[in-house]
Amino acid sequence: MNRAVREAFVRLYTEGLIYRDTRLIHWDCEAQTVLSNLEVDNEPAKGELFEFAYAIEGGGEIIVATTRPETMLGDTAVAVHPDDPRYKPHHGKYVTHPFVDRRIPIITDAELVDPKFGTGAVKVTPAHDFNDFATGKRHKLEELNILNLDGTMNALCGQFAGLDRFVARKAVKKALEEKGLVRGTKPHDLVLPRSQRNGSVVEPLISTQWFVRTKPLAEPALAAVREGKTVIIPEEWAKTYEHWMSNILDWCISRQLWWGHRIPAFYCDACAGHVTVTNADGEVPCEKCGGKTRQDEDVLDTWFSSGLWPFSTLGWPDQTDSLKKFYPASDLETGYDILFFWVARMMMMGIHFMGEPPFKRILLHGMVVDETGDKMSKVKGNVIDPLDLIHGASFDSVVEKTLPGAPREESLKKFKKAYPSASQMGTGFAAYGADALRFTLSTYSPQSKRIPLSPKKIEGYRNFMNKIWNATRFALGYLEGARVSTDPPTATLLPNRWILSRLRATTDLVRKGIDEFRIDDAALGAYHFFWGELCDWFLELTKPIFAARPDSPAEADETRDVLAYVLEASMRLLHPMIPFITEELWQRLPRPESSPVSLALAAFPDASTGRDDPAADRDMSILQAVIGAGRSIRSEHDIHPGAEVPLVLRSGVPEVRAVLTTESRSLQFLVKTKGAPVIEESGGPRPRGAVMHMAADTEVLVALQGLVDPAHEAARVERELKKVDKDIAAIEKKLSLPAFADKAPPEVVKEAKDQLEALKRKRTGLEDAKGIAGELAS
RNA sequence: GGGCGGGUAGCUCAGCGGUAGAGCGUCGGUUUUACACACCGAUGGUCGCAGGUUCGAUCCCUGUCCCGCCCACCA
Repeated sequence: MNRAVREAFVRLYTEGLIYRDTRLIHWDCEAQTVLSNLEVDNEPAKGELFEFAYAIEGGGEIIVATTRPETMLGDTAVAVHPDDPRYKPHHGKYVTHPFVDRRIPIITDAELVDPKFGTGAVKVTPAHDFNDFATGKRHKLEELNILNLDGTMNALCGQFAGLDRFVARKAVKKALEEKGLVRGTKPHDLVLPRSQRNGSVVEPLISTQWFVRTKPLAEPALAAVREGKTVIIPEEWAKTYEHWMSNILDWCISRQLWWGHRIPAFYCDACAGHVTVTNADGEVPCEKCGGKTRQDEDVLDTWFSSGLWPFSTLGWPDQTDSLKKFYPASDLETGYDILFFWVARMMMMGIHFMGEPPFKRILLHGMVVDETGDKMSKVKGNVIDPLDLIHGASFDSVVEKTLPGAPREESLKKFKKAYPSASQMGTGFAAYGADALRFTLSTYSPQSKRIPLSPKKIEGYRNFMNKIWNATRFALGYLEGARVSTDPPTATLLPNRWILSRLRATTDLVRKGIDEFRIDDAALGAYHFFWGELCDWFLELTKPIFAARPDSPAEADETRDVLAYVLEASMRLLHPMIPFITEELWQRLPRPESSPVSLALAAFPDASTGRDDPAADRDMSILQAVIGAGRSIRSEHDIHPGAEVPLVLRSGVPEVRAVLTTESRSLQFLVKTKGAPVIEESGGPRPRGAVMHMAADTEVLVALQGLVDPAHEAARVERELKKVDKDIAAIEKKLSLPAFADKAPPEVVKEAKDQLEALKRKRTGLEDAKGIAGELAS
């Protein structure tokens, strides 16, 4: 690593892309090191605009405004706008400094001065302000550094020397006051630059540092993304990348810290400080005189070496096999907050040293924040250790970890404010497990900048883990003797055909989600399949089939094999999101003979998994709708869940009657009917005193004579009729517009017509239901 | 000051041209022999506001109001 860093430095230096220069930099007075502009946070603050007067030689005064009075000790000019009539008489004159022996010129500068701001006259401190520095360069002003590296005033400051900068600010104001030069103070909003390391106010300071010339490196990095050689996902970030790369400033890479890679630059005192830059080990002789040298004390910015990571980790600068094989990498997955710090630098360095970008795709995910969306930080008391969510922890211990020794009550208050859902969860986190946490994180949309960690959500997915466990445990009781191969088993029964079809569709969906980095789609698709389809419907439908094994063993065998196959494939499907539980269960499940020893090594389900069956999908949706209607009737009329009810199903569609007849046993079990449901063609005489729902072109009738409040039922039907009428009106209106039939695609028009027909049939049924409801009373 | 993103059910968020979805929550019911960390049923939305394009807009365009983030040297 060290070798790679030195090699990179020397090459960039030789190519003229690294240079040493004296310029204004960001200085952290507390850590006593230079910072790059990325390491400085600008924070809004309330301050004041302080006005004081400089006496003009030959009489009069000129008033300047400043937010940092102490910097007047380093003033080397007063600038006014060239066209400002107020100051025209003073052009070319000098003012005298009240505290130090210095004549200061009044200069004109249209770039620096906004005549409308403050007094229209600006004090110029080239050594301590970025604007003033540029102005100083334009006017060849003297750059007077007035600060020591620890933030105290230096010897140039006369009576103020040795004072801390903030103490000096007050002292200067007081001294000006005593001299009668203060002209006013008003509140002023300003932006304070603060160090990301320690929060201290950063001072602009003149200093000699090492820089990377970034423009030549940024251009190819920019081009790589523009040309699609590297794709940034989500693509919104490409714009941010573009913007930053296009406006990039030279990168200050030296740091005055004691940890880090030392800069491989060696100075020769004999040759007036001549610099030898080399990657040689040991004593480095001066390249000019061969004499002794001393190495630069500074170290490199940590992101300099990190920028080399895609190839330095593979053995670079040696042409290793790994380097040939693994560079460039396919995907980088990281948080968006280090897009500039790390990703951009890897792109620049990678392209420069390796000739091509280090990644094909860059996926940027959001930052994990607290439930209210705030960044986790110790001061906010909203930090959660992921291990506490995995293993469980009391809230007391969670806050103690974040704010050791702080008053418990106050810490808990902060914590509960940051995690509203946790405050309703008792006294701590249960042990949700690594799978639940992992699955939860995978359900957040990657487009979101924030991942608000919600304990309640993790709890919900912990329940899913539990569901997987229980469902499999239940199934294992029926899987004795199951035959599982890599091909889907033969299926003749509707539930079996249907679940294989759903497995097929879900496999596509999950694969697509993973391929497109929509892990949330993959995770939620698999969740819905397993819980909403496999558990809620398929497992329930297998129960009557297994129960009927003595009468029809072939059907039970088929179902057993399908169940085994679907579960085995489901484990493989869920494994990327839920590695531990699926491995454990998979080991217990019957699986194909060719399977490897571990699920982690097994093939991910592909297009050969499951079997498309549109007819089964359609028939199943009929069955589900009818069962749903039956259950609704039961629930709405407070039928005890244990009670069996007589069920009559009437439909004018032969195909529907066929499905319902075949699935008679399913209907009996899931609606809990008294005997097999009666299935007949609509139009004949209706049973008296029944409640009727319309579902899937079927009249679902439950005879409840005497058990139901007729008014209540009539109101329900009335409500539904109203809704259907509204829908019918909307579609009829649409169809009546000539423009719709003319311009809309034919399939859309047909769909609307079909919908209208279905609604009309439903309406007829509801009219009947109204009549039936009337009979309930009698 | 510049740039980017967002405002959809009580909450957190998906959807982004063909009559609105999930989880959590809420309400009612159930110890139905995998699971009460469960099951069944129900409730819930003028898709920020105003215009425009279109046969049709939550989805596209313009304007507007809020919210968040990033970048930036106004004394």
